[in-house]
Formats: sequence, structure tokens, C-alpha cells
Amino acid sequence: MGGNDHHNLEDIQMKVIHEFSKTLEMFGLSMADSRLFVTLYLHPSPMTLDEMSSALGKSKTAMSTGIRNLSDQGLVERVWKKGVRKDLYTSTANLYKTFMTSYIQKWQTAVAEQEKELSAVEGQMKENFKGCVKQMEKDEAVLLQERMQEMIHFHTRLLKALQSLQPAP
Amino acid sequence: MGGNDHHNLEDIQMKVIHEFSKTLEMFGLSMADSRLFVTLYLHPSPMTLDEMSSALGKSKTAMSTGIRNLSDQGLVERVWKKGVRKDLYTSTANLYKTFMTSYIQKWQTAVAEQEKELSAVEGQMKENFKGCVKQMEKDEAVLLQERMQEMIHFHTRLLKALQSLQPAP
DNA sequence: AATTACGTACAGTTCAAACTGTACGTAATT
DNA sequence: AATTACGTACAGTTTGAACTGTACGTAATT
Repeated sequence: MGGNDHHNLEDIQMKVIHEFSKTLEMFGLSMADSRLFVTLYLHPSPMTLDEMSSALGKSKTAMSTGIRNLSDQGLVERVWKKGVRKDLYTSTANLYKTFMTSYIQKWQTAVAEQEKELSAVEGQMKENFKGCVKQMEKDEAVLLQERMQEMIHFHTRLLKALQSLQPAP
Repeated sequence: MGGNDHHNLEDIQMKVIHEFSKTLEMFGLSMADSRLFVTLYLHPSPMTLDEMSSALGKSKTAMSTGIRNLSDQGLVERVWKKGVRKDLYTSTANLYKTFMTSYIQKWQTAVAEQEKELSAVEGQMKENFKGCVKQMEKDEAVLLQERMQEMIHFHTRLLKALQSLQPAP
């Protein structure tokens, strides 16, 4: 058979971490951050930086920055436990909702921003090229304007599509 | 005012290329490939490698590999014109549909693949850990199995969501 | 048949992201 | 108050992607 038989828990966990990370990578996370997330997700209890470090075989510094990334995106939470000095982190509950919401949010913000920029430029164009002298430049300007309307329309449709993806509350 | 006033066509084109490329980057293209695509998209006629090269100020080799990437994803088409020796390329028509279809396709393939992998591993687990000795390992295995079901469910929902995004024909 | 024009394979370079180890500031423990 | 434990800022290193220029194979032109 192929090389994909895994016999102990450790092996299986690693395989699972790797596979699922590939999916999360599609949500814009780096492979490193994805793996960190999945590690937390599969761990029965919140973890310290040192635990993550030895679980993944990377430096504590790497864990620290990784956690910050995940935290910024709301994918990971800090947990308090009485008597424990170290910081503890878990993956947020509700995998699907968390990821979809976070991802869609990111897209919406970015797409809206870019639509704004393009619309602004479109406005400028109208002003600047009203009385264009050379025929050739005029033609080009007309095409550009057409394309820009298409691009803006593209963004509008994107936003609508994103809205429809919003997971139910 | 801010530094965002653009007075000639060249400036505006560059700004538009840059902004729209940021959107396309979210579809998994590199910034370089995005810019190449948008350049084609804004150009009134199909372009040769040399034209792209001078339009973007990059080497012809870079254009060649960029075009291949875009071509692989069905975002760009080769065009024949009588009497012209050089290869000519255009962006495919129907911006929104092209990108959505290509992107969704990519996701579907990847997600389905990873779901398959995870399901396979789940099968293996059931076999290997039926009669698990130590209690601790057993608990871990149970958790892992639970999580894996969640992950697989995650993929299933993703596929459904992707399906709903499919642009109308 | 010889030459020219074209696209791309390949080796080398540049630059940014990921990572490591050390150093430091702060909070807990003694 | 002194010491220890912790998280992170920072500088340096490694790794991979983007890019360049050269070299080569193939097809068109002469």
C-alpha cells in the first residue's frame, strides 16, 4: 500500500493537522498559523506557549507571534485559570461560523475599500478627460471608463455574494 | 489634499491596475499575476509578450511564466491574428463569471480532496483504536474522533456554500 | 540551407516572510 | 528587595518566491 498508514495517535494527529491546515490556508492563513490553530483545536485543554512550542517543534517566539496573528483575527482566545501563571489559549468554539465570519468580514472590508478607490478614480477621470484633444487618447479613456464600470460592478456583485454566505446566527 | 490625484491617463491606469489587482489577489493570484491580468484587461487589443513586458517594466521571461499561470487558471486566452507571428493574449471575457467559476472550482477541488483525506484517516482510526489500553490515550482518541467529525462537517458545509455561489450561466 | 525571430528552460540574484536565539521589561515569588 | 518566570522586541539567519539575463530549440523568413 501507499505510505499513508498511520498507526499511533501522534502520527494520526500530525496527518490531521496537516490536512486540515491546508483547508484553513485557503482562508488566507499561513501554513504556520493554520497548524498552530489546528493544534489548539485538537488539544483537549487550553495550551501555554511552551506546550505549543514543543507540540510543533518551533521556537516560543514563533508561537508568540503566531498567537498574535490568530488573536487579531479572532480565531483564538486567551483563557484564565486560577493559579496558572502562564498565558493559556484555546481555539474559539464553533469552527465553521468563526472562520466564515472572520473571512467574510475581511473580504467585505477589503472589497468595499477597493470599490471606493476605483469609484474615486472614476470621478477624477470624468473631470480630467472631458475635453480630450487627441482622438487616440479619447478612445483609450473611453475604454478605461467602460472597464472601470465593469470593475466596480464586479465589486458590487462580490459584496452581494459575500452577504449571501453569512452563516446563520 | 492627499497624494491621490492623477492627471494623465498613464497615472490613472496604473492606479486602477494597482487597486483592482488587490481585489484579484484575494482570489489567490499573486500581485504580479494580478497586475498582468489587469493590464491585459485594460488594453484595447490582445498583447504580445513584448508589449506586456514594456507595459509593466518586467522581463519577457516574467511575462511568459505569468501568462502560463493565468492560462492554467483559464483567466487568459491565446488569440490568433492573421499575419502576426508573435503570440497574442487577452483576458477572458466576462470578468465576474470567469473569476468566480475559476475560484470556486479551485476551492471545490481542494476542499473535496481534503475531506476525502480526513475521512480516510477517520476510517483508519476506527480500526486502530478499537481496543485501546490506556485510559488516557483512549480519551484523546475519542476527542480526536469528535473533532474530525466536526472538520469533515466543516468541509461539507463549505462545499454547500460554494455551490450556492456558482454564478448563473 | 542559412538566418532571423520567437518562446521558454535554466541558473543565478534579489527580496520578503518565517524562524531562531538573545536580551529586556514586567509581574509573580521568595 | 532580590530573584525567578514569563512574554515579546529585536537582530540575524534561512528559505522560497519573483525576477533577470543567457542559452537553446523551433518555426518562419530569406
